[in-house]
Amino acid sequence: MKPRSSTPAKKPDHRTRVGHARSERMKVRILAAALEVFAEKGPEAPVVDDFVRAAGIARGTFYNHFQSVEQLLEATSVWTTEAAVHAIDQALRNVHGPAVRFGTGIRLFLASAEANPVWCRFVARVWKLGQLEAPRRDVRNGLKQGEFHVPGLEAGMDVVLGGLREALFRLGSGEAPRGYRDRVVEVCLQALGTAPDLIAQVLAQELPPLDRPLMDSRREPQLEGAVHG
Amino acid sequence: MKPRSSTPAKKPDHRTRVGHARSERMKVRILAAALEVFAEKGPEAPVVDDFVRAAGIARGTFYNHFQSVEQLLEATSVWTTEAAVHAIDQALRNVHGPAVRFGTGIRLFLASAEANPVWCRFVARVWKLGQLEAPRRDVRNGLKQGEFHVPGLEAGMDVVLGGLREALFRLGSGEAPRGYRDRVVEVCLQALGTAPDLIAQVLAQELPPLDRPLMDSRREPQLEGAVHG
Amino acid sequence: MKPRSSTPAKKPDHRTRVGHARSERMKVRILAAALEVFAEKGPEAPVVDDFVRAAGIARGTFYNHFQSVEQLLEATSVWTTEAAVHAIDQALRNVHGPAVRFGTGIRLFLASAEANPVWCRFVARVWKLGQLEAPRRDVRNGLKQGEFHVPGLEAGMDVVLGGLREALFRLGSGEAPRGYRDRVVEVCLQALGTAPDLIAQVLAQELPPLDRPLMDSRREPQLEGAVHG
Amino acid sequence: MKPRSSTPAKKPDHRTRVGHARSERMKVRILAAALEVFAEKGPEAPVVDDFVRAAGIARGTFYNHFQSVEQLLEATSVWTTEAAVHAIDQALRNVHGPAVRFGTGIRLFLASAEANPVWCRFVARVWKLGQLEAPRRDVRNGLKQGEFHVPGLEAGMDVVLGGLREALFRLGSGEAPRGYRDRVVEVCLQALGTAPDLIAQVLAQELPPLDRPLMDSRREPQLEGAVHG
DNA sequence: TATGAATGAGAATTCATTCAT
DNA sequence: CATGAATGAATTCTCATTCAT
Repeated sequence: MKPRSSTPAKKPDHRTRVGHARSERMKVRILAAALEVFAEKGPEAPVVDDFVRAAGIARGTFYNHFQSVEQLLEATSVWTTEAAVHAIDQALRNVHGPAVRFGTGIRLFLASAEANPVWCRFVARVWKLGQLEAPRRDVRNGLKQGEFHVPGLEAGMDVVLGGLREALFRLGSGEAPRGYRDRVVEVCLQALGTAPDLIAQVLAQELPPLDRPLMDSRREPQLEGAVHG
Repeated sequence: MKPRSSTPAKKPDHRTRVGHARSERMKVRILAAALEVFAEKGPEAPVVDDFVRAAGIARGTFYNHFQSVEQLLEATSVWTTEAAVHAIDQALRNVHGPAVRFGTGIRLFLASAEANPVWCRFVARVWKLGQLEAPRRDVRNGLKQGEFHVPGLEAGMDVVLGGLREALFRLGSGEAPRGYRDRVVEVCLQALGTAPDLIAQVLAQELPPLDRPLMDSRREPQLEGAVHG
Repeated sequence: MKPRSSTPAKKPDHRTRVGHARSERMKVRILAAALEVFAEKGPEAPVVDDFVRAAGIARGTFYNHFQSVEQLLEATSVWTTEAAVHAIDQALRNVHGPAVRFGTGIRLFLASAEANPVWCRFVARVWKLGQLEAPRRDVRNGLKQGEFHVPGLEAGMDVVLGGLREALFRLGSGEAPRGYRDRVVEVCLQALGTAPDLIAQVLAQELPPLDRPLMDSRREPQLEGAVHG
Repeated sequence: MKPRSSTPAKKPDHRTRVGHARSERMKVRILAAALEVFAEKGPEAPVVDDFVRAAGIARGTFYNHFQSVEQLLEATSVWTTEAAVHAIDQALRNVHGPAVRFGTGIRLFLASAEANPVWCRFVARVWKLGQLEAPRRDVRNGLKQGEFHVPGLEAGMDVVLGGLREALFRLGSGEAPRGYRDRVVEVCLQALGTAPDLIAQVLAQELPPLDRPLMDSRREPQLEGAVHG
């Protein structure tokens, strides 16, 4: 186990390192396939073989990386969530004011969904939106600072997040009318009791760019670091 | 179809009639069991055995009444939907004005959910809310008559219905704060751009009574007729 | 579940009774097949398919009756043990004196093994001889009454029972020389320090008959009652 | 084959020699691990991974040294057998008379088992005792010379060897009573019809020492040469 | 029509073995 | 020779469905 006589012990064994890297790539490959499968069939229906086929791997390889479909679902969820949260966070770096931040955040979110239907369907069916901290923080701040007016944080968040999920379903189905995205944003802000001019201001903003499109789904994604076993 | 206790009618063969009635009772028994099972496990996870166990019947009996889990899901969905739509329709018989009708409707809807957590969870997980016609009609009328202001019917309906589903999940989980129900109604109306005083008016109304609580879940329910062969 | 209106409630439902009987027969069929399979391959090697093939049943049928190979092993062991113990007990009904009882008991035991090689190999590979109470009781009595002389019950039992198992292996392999059976009995009694004339007496006895040969292995066996779920 | 520490011999290529020695060490490491694994789980249950884990090696390394679990079992068996047979042979170098040799031999054998429970369990579960030549020779001689009296060599050997295996199981389980070892020896000699004073003589002997404890189980063992390629 | 045992296709999981590094 | 990821055949186990009673 410890470097024997010969090698100067630079790295903890070349073969091991190579193996890890290969393994990591395979993991990402499975995750990318899983994204599509879950997006198509939802979180419960898929069977191991679906991922095996989608990823072009052997049955056993699946189990070398994930112990069950459920665990793969969780991993895919975390993988996508971390990437998206990070990307949107970055894009909002210079955006200030709770309503504007929140509004712009969900505009970016829905824009990503529009740009990538697979990702969109996955998020619609799998993500637990209620666990996202950033939007909740924005709404809480907005209430404190008087930009939002709802009779209870929970009720407000639930309606808005549930509404967003429904919107994702429509976007993912390809049946969204023109301008649907920003209309949803408008209704959401309205739900939170945002003043009309503030809403207008949000929608007038040019959308700050995301570093890269969220999940290209067949490209090595942005957050390799996030998957480190 | 509706020979209650009384007259033996014209004797269209006694055994046949008795058989039908018994069969109908068995069907309802399975539906009631299915309601609980789907509420607990969602629409995809349950297996035939779950229903067999919950209804206390034999394997084969299941297939005498339903051809598959999927069909049972559909039947249970229709069964509950018709009952609820009918009951709420009745209760709204004398309620007028789109906003008031819509607001009172969802108040009744959420009240039913609060009163029966099993039904609530079933509806949250299974119903396709978008297919309900009554609320959509109210919203359309509200827009036409200027009581609602949203930049698009679809966006408005999606947010409100998605929000309601999310609210059902919370109600079904038993973690809803006091007053949650009407707060959700308020946020929904706000989302539709309803004037504050109109919102207040909706919430001030005394809730009209439903004929009977929707689904007692372990009683023979109101809509025997709804279960078409 | 309770007898409804009609039937006079004679028996708890004809269909149920018929089902149980059929099920019981199938169970015995599987047990008989298992006896052969375990005898041939030992307790660990067999896979479910071996039993399925040997019993001529479907994969699923196996699991309708046993939850695992391990449980089947246990059931087969209990099934055979109860039958044999009961049969030998009966045969020894009128045999008295610890040494004679013990000696005659193992003569009967080895005779059954000789008569049925499959049963023999099963017993050799699977039975936990140490758990049999009857022989241990005889040995204990023999020590108390001075017919046996060993420096410790455990040591004596271990050698004799281990020796018997080894003898079963030889008998089961078909390589036992003529007269092997009673020679083993003689050595065993000698091991226990039995007096030579007492040993001679045991071997001189005519072997009392067993009610029926232990396990005909493809006949419905004697102890249906023993298998009642 | 046996180049210990000392002379570099005639330089048959340094790397080759070093390689061989290293390979031999790895082989022994696997054998030692296998001893424990087989002792714990028996000869059938273990899977390659059990050895890989126990030996702290990689999957592939296993196959560089053994072709299958079965072959490893055989190798481990031979390895342990040769060591033990050789050691006991040596210890009996100056012991004479069939009964005394045989009795002392099994005393040494059981003493080794007592001293090393892992080895004991391995031997109990894996060894084919019937194939050992030395004890069989002693018994045959004892019969010829009138020190033993059994009605057949096979019957006598079977009972004694089966009895010894059973004794190993007890010793390996840690549930042997005090003095168990020599009591088993006594019963075995009794089984062979040894005269009481001869038995007493055997048990009175001081046990000759073994060169080294059989299998230290986590030390490089005595018989490197025994592991033929 | 109700029953529940039997069936077998299919899904999950394990594991021996190979092979590029 | 050591490594460990990938492979896929073998095995376990589940479950929808059929059918004789």
